[in-house]
Order: sequence, then C-alpha cells, then structure tokens
Amino acid sequence: MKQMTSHTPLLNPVSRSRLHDEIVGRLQSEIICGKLSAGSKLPPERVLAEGFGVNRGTLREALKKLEMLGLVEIRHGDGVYVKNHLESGSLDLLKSMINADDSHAPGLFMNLLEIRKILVPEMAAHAALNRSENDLKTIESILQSDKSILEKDLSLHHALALSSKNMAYIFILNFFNQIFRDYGNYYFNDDTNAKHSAEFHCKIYKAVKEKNAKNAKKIMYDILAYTEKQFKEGLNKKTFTENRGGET
Amino acid sequence: MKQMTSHTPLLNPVSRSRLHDEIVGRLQSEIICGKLSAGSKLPPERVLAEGFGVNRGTLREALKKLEMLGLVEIRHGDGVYVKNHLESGSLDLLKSMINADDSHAPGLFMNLLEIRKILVPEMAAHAALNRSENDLKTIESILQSDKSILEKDLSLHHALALSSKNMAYIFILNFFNQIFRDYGNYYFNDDTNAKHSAEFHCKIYKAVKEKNAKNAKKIMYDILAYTEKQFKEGLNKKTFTENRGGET
DNA sequence: ATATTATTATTGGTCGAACCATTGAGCCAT
DNA sequence: ATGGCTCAATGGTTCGACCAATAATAATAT
Repeated sequence: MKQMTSHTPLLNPVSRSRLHDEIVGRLQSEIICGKLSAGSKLPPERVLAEGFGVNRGTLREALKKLEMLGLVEIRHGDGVYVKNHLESGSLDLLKSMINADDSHAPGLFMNLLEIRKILVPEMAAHAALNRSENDLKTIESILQSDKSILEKDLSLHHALALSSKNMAYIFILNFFNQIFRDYGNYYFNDDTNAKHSAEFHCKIYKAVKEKNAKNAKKIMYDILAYTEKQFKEGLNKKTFTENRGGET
Repeated sequence: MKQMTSHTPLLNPVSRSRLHDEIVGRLQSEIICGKLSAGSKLPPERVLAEGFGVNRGTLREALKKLEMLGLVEIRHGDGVYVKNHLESGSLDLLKSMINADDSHAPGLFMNLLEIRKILVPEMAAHAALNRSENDLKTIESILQSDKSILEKDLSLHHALALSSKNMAYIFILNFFNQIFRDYGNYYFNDDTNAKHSAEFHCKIYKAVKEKNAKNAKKIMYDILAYTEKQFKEGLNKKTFTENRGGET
C-alpha cells in the first residue's frame, strides 16, 4: 500500500467527472428543482441516452446511481419514475446537494452541524463507556502521530465512533467526515481554531481514558458548538465554496 | 400513481434480484467479513465478470453500487481497491447489512433504535418550533386519513422532519423509515403497541400545534423508548427476520 | 356483456466485442 | 537521481443485438 497524500491534499481535486456522473448531476438538479416532477415517468433509456448523446450503458449507470440516491425508481418492463426526494432521498443526496448547489450549500452545511451537535456528544459518551484498552491505544497513537490537525481530528472522531461499539454511529460519522474533509481546512487554517481543537483532543482523550461519559459528552458538545459558531461567522465573510480543499 | 399492495397475499418478498444486485451482495459479504481485505486490489473487471459468469457491463453496475456504499474505490487505469468499510461505509450499507446478515441484524437494528432515540426527539422539538400552518394541516390530514397505523406513523415522522426545516433531519429520517417500513408491522400487530402509538400521535400533534418544543421532545422520547423496549423483548422470543413484511 | 386469456408493443436487463482514456511500470537519455 | 518515452494493464465508453418483465390491446370463453 502506498502512503499517498500524507499531509496536505493541496490543490483542488479538480472534478474530472466520469461521464455517467455528469449525467447524474444534471438529472439530479432537474429532479430537485422540480423540473422533473415527482411521480412523472422519464423517457425510455434509449431516448434519454440519445438525448444526452451517450451510450445506453453509460446512461444506465447514471440511472443506477440516481436510484441509489432515492431520486428515481426503476421498474423492469415499465419505465423510470421520478420520486419525491423529500420522501425518499438518501443522506448521500445531501452531500451531492452541498457539492452541487452553491447557493443552498451554506444552509445545508449548517443543518448538518446542528445535527452533529446533537448526535456526536452522545456518541462520545458511549465511547467513554464502551471503549476497550485497544481503543484507547488507538486514540493515543492518533494524537501522537504527525498527521495534520485536520486528519487527526477526523481520525479521532472515527476512533470514538469505533469505541462506541454502535455501527450506526460509525456510518453516520463516516458521512460527517466525508463532508468535513472537504471543508475542514478552512476551519483549521485559523490558528485560534487549531489551538482550540488541539486542547479539545487532549481533554476528550482524558475523559475517555477515565471512562467519564458525562465529561466526554460536555467536552464534545463545547467544541462542536464553538465550531458551529465559527462557521456561522465565517460564512458571512466569504463565499462558501471558495473554502474547499486548499491550504496556504 | 397506483395504490399497490394494499391487502397483499404477503408471502416472502421473494428477492427476485436483478443480477447485478446479486453480485453486489456476494462481494459485499466478502468485504465485510474480511475475506477481501481492506487495501487489496480486486481482479480486473473482465476477470471478475468471467468469474461470476456475467457480462462486464453487469459486473460494472455492481461495482458502481459497491463504490457508492463506500466498499470499494475504482481508479481509472489502475484497478478496483477494497476499502475499510468501517472507515468509509455509508449509512445505506447498514441497511444492506441488516437485510443480508441475519445473525447480526438484531444488534444492528438495536443500534439504530438507540440513535433514533437521540436524534428524533430533538427533531420533534425543532418541528414544534419551526412548523408552519401548512405543516400543521398536513399532520392533521395524516392523522385523519384511513391509512394503516404503520403508514400513519411513518408519514407523521416525515411530516415532522419537514416541519423542522432541516434537510439533514429529513434525509436521515428517510433512512429510518425505510428500515421501519420493513419491520414495523411486527410492532404494530400487537394491539397494545398500536394503542400506545395512537395516543402518541394525538399527543405529539397537540404539542406541535402549541409550538411546545419541550413537550414534543419528551413525548417523542417516551414513545421511542417504549418502542425500543418492546423490540428488545420481542427479539428474544422470535428470530428476527421472520417478522418482516407480514400483516395478515 | 363480462371476465379471462393470448398477443403484442414497450421498456428495462443482459450480453458480446470492440475501441478510447488513464494509469503505472520499465526503460532510456540526460 | 531526474525527466520523458514507450507500452502493457485496466477502467470508461460505444455499438448492436437479444432476453425478460410489464402494460396495453385483442381475442376468446363464459
């Protein structure tokens, strides 16, 4: 295995979209904005493919992804139907929406922070209670590693999720981390924020070590509330999507 | 839109899987159980396709889904790599695991209930605060409809998510509902449970109507705690997967 | 007339064989 | 070592065909 991108991802990921992902993006937009109304039937695959100027196989891969996002329902022998994304959209759709729609991204992002503030402190409490000795060692090695503060933070959260012994926490936290890996540098570039988080890392480690669930929960809540506040203020100063990825 | 399956002879859903979904299931199992270790490289698509005895296009659709579940990473010109599902698995993977692995399903299900108990009461509080007059009317019409108690319950939760005005709640709740639509009948077949939920519906409606966030939160928590308790007891008596779907 | 059963057209699912685009490894000249 | 070249391996896309399920229609039996 390669080390790959040990510190700094640096420059923009430069979305070199695969063709079918391009299709997904377009249909997704039209479904969410309502141009393709819920319940309506899409044209046959063959027609759609011709319309987009792509092969049917490619078009099918796009439809498959839309189906997984909960945006369409594919019925063999019948057709493809648009679903109400508010009723059947998956969590991954939220990520797509944040990355696709710049105007709504800040609001959606704050929505996420709010939920994280509810869920993750509770996860920390469970982690403190259920952690094994091995879990503790893992956390220790993460904090002593030479990874960037962002990567440390993401790894720490992951380790806490593992410690909670609740698979649902693990998978939901994976989702959070996917988002914050994109936007975290914006936060950690501020030295004050980085300092706060470094202190947080020490304190939460101590609480988990002592199996003090109540403290772990409060410590986690405090840092998340602080983070939320910082993002809230920051989003007023700059446009949102400028802050993805880069550092320096 | 059709009514579809209103009464239903209710035999086993008989998974008439599409072929590529069959492939997904097999590879998913091998990745999660560890036969395909994280970081390892899968055989080329052409070889895999031959191995499974399917066309390459079909195999590709399966890989695409595995990629979306966070189980593999596909690199153009390089190959397909197995990822650590604990680090990158999506929430949808949890659903797949519950439906696929009977032995672990009960534990995973209880994991979900635990998180729901944290999140949904808070959602109810936000719903009470942020609901519009239209939201209230929607809830009213749901409760006065002639749908089954299960469908009422799912719709009510969805309406509360909409009322919260937080997209993250909406999409996470969609996930919960997908799961509970499969297992809910087991719960509502018990008259005592159904009665409890009917009372809950009235009480939560009243709290939301009065914009009483604190009450809404408590009412929601109580019913979820009760539900969790019932499932916990029920799972000891019967095997888990027997209880999907049926309604008699 | 009504209900049931065949038939057919439509549409998604699968197949096979090509060719294009990207990556990584090896080689070579600098 | 470094940079650039070739080349094989591999994922991405295309074309064209056929299979399988569904819904609408026609034919038949009652």
